[in-house]
Amino acid sequence: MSAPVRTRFAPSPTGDLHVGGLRTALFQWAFVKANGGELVLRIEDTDQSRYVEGSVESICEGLRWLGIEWDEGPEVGGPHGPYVQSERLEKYHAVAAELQARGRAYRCFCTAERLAQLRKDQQKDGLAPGYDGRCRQIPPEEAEERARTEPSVLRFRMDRTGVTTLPDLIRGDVTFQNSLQDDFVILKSDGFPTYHLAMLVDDHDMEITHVVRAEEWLASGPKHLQLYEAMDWPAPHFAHLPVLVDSKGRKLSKREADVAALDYRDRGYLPEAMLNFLAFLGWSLDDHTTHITAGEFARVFTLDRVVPNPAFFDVERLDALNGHYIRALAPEAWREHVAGWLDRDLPANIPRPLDADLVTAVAPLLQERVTRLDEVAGLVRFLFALPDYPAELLTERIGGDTGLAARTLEAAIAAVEGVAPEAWAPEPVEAALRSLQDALDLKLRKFVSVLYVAIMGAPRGIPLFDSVALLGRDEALDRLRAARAKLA
RNA sequence: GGCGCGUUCGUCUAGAGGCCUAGGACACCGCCCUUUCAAGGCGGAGAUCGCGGGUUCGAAUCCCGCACGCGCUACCA
Repeated sequence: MSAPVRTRFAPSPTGDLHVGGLRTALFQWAFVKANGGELVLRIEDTDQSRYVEGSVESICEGLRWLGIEWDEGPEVGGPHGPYVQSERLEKYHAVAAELQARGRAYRCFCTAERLAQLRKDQQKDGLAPGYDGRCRQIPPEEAEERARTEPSVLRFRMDRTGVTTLPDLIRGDVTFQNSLQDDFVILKSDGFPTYHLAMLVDDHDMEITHVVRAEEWLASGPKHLQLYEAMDWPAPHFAHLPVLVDSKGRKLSKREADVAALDYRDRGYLPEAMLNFLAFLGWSLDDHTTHITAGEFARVFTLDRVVPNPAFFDVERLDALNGHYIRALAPEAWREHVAGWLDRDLPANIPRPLDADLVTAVAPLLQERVTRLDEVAGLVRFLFALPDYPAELLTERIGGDTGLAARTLEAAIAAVEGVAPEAWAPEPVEAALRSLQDALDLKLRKFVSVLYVAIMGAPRGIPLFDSVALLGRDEALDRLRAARAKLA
C-alpha cells in the first residue's frame, strides 16, 4: 500500500486570505481530491511581528466559502497536530540541534549592521549578495559559550559545490549552481525558526508528499532540498504554481487590485463563480471547457495541465461567470439571495422585515440582469421609495421633447386610471400601457423611457409593466402625476 | 547586478513536427429578438505563435542565441 497523497496549504496569519492564496488552496484541494489524498491546513506564524488578530478565522472562512475543506488542521484537528507553528517550537529546536550535531548548522553572531554592510559591498562589487560564512570558523564549544551571553542565530551550512536540481512537476528540472547559495538562517535570535526550518520539520512530521506552492518559492528550492538531504529525509515532490498578476503584469498586490478573497463574497460574487474563475487561472481541462463545478474540478484536476506562465486576474471574466451562475440558480435559491441582499443593502429607513411577497415577485425580474448581488438593491429600491430625479431626465432619451413627455404622461395617467382597482394585475396594466401606442401613434419604445423615469427615477431598470403593477395603482398614479407636474 | 522562471488573439487558454488557412471562452463590433436595461440567438473582427538563427521535406511545437517581463536575492513568509 503506497502512502496517500498529502499536501498542505500553509498561509501566514498576516491578514485576510489573498485570492492568490485561495487559488493555491483550491488547486491543492482539487489535487488531493482527485488522488484520494488528504489536505492539511497549517498556520505559519513564525514571524510574530507580522501576526494579525483574527487572520486564522478569516482564512478558514475564506476557504470554506469555496467549499474547500481540509482533513487536518485548525478547527478540525488531526493526528499530526498542533497545526500552528508557534506551538511546535520544541520540534524545530530538536531538529536544529540535530543539524548542529551533524555539522550542518552553526551559530552566527554577526550583527544586522555587519550584514547590511556586507550586502552593500557585495552589490558594489557586482557579487551575489549573501552571507559570507564568517562565523563558520568559530569552534562549536566557543560558539555555545558565547551564545549564553550574546544574541545569535543558527545558520544552515550549505554545500557550495556542484548543483542542486529540483524536479518540478509543472516546469521540469530546475537546476541551481550551489556556489551561488549562502548559509541562511534557520533559527532566529528570538528562538523562532525561519520558514525554511519550520517547513522542513512540519512537512516531514505531517508526512507531506507533495508541496504545491506559488512560484515565488521556486528560488528557495535548493535550500529546502539540501535541508532534507542533511537530515537524510526523503524530499517531497514539488510543484510551483504560476503567480497571479495584475494588469501591469506584477504579482497581485493590495495597491493595484482587490485581493482579499472574502471581499469578493461581500461584493456579491457567488462561490461557484469564483471557483470556476480561479480554476481556469493557470489550468485548463481541454480546448473548449469553460465552465466547471467544484465536484468536477476535484475529479479531473491534474498538475500536468497546469501551465507555467503567470495569469492575469481579470475581473471582467469573473463578472461574466458570476452572471452565468446567477442565471443558473433555481428560482427559490435566487429568491433567497435577493431577500438577503435587499435586507442588507436597502436604506435603513425602509421598515424590516421586507414584504416577502414583493421580494418573491421582483426576484425573477432581477435574475437575468444582475452580474453581482450588490446590484440588486439599486434596481429594486424604487419600489420602496421614489428616488428624486431632475425633470430633464424625463426627456433625456427622447431628445428633450417636453411636449411628447407631457402627452405620454397624460395618456399614461388616463390609461392607468382606466384599470379598475379590483382588476389591478400585471396583464391589464400592460394592456393599458400598450394602448398608449395608439393614443400617441408611436411605437412604445419611442416614449417608454419617460415612463421608466416617472416610475423608477431612471430611464432603465427592471421591466416597466411589472414594476407599475407591483407599485400599486395609487402609487403608480401619484408618480405619473408628479412627473407631469415636473414638466410644467 | 546575480540567479531562476516565463513569452500563442486585448485577457484566460487549446496546441506536445504535418489534423493549424492556429481552436474555445471573456471582452469588443454588427444584426435579430425586444417595454428600458439585460439575457438569448446569429454573425464578425481579432494572434505572421516575443525576435534572430538553426535542425527537418515540413516547426507555435525540437536546438542555440538575443530581447523583454516577472520572481527571488531578509533574523518575511
